[in-house]
Amino acid sequence: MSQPDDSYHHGNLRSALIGAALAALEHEGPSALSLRGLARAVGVSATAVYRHFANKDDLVATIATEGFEGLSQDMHARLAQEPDAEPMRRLVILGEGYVAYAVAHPAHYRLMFGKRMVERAAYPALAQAAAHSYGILENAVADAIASGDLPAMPVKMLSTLSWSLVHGLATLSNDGLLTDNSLPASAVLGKTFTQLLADALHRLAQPAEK
Amino acid sequence: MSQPDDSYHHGNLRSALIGAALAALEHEGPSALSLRGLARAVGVSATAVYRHFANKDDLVATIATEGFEGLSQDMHARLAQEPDAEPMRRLVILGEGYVAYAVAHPAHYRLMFGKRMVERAAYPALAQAAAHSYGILENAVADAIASGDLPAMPVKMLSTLSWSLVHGLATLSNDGLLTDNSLPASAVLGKTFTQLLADALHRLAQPAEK
DNA sequence: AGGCATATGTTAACGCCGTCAACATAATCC
DNA sequence: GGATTATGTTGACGGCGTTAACATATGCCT
Repeated sequence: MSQPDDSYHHGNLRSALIGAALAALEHEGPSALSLRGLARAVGVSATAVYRHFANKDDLVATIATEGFEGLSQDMHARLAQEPDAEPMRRLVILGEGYVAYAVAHPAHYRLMFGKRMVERAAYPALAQAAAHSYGILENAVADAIASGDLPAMPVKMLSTLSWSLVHGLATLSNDGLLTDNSLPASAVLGKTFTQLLADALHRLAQPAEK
Repeated sequence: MSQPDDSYHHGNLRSALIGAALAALEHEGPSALSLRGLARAVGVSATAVYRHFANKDDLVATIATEGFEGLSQDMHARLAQEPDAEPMRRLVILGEGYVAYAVAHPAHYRLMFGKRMVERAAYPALAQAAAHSYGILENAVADAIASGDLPAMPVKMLSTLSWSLVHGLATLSNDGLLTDNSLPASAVLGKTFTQLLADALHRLAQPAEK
């Protein structure tokens, strides 16, 4: 999309700023993100940022959008690795992948969910990227319902249930609240929980074959 | 605990500040919380705050601690309303109550989970209050495992699973990401999801009576 | 009661931040 | 080649968290 080569004044400032922001996010955390700091890191004056982003929210929204796009790509790639997977297997792949992505990019993930709906509505690209990521999950849930592997409940209901589980796990892990030594790594928990929920709901979908 | 009457200089500044902070949180959101703003709202000079809180993090930690204490009280109160509830019923009460509390105090809830583990470790009262809230859940899960209503898995595992689900739901709801019109209110979702997970796990705990 | 230590609050100042206005310079287009 | 546009700079404003130095009230000790 954006050509990453430098050609004019000071190089491609826009992508340089995004890169610096991502680096700062992973190293310092989201609260340490400042436009002035980014400009300093890139070796440019503070107000130069405003030639490429309307304001700080715009920058944050851009980075969050990229986060959702990366998440979607990651999900598609994981699904593509098992092209013949059954609906329930695909659900487990998605849940495991979601948590893995979140814990691999904790600050980025936090940024993706750190803003309110109102702000999201002000950035259509962000809203669309988030909706696309969610759509991947919803499709998989719909397939699993259609195949009878999940209970015959509203798609949105079961999708939201699944999303809540993996999002909650990802958030708790990234916030450092799952430090108990008896617990496995969060990426493993992502797989375990997803598989467990899938099994449990699958059992619930069977007609109580007594 | 803290006597709310005024007696000396300017009244009980500490609790006045906490009150103003809670009001600002609900009305303006967590990002609008500023020490100078609080001081202004209470009618005191900016630096007076530092006679009662070491810094902004200290204020935030105090408020977060109160949030966890309120959550624990709420949970206990709900449980006390059905003293004879079975283990699984108590789990559902807790899950429903957790989400209800979170959506009733969105900004406060966000503050409770907005800080990192490192900061949490620096505020023992906060860590303890959070641990106590979690302990209520863990006890209920342990009882349900002991009674055979939940699968015989590690307590921490199933507790974390349950926590992830309700925390994820609460977070998504508070961040305005569950706006689909076909979905019921988040408080209702809290009950539905908790009940569904309980039923599914309960079924999984039964020895596949074919 | 008097006096002193302590608790509480104030003013002034520092450096950081996001953002705007005005100005400068490079790239591009007719 | 000159005008238009894109990009970057300097300077300034108000707001923020925080510190230092100073002021005043409270309450304890003898």
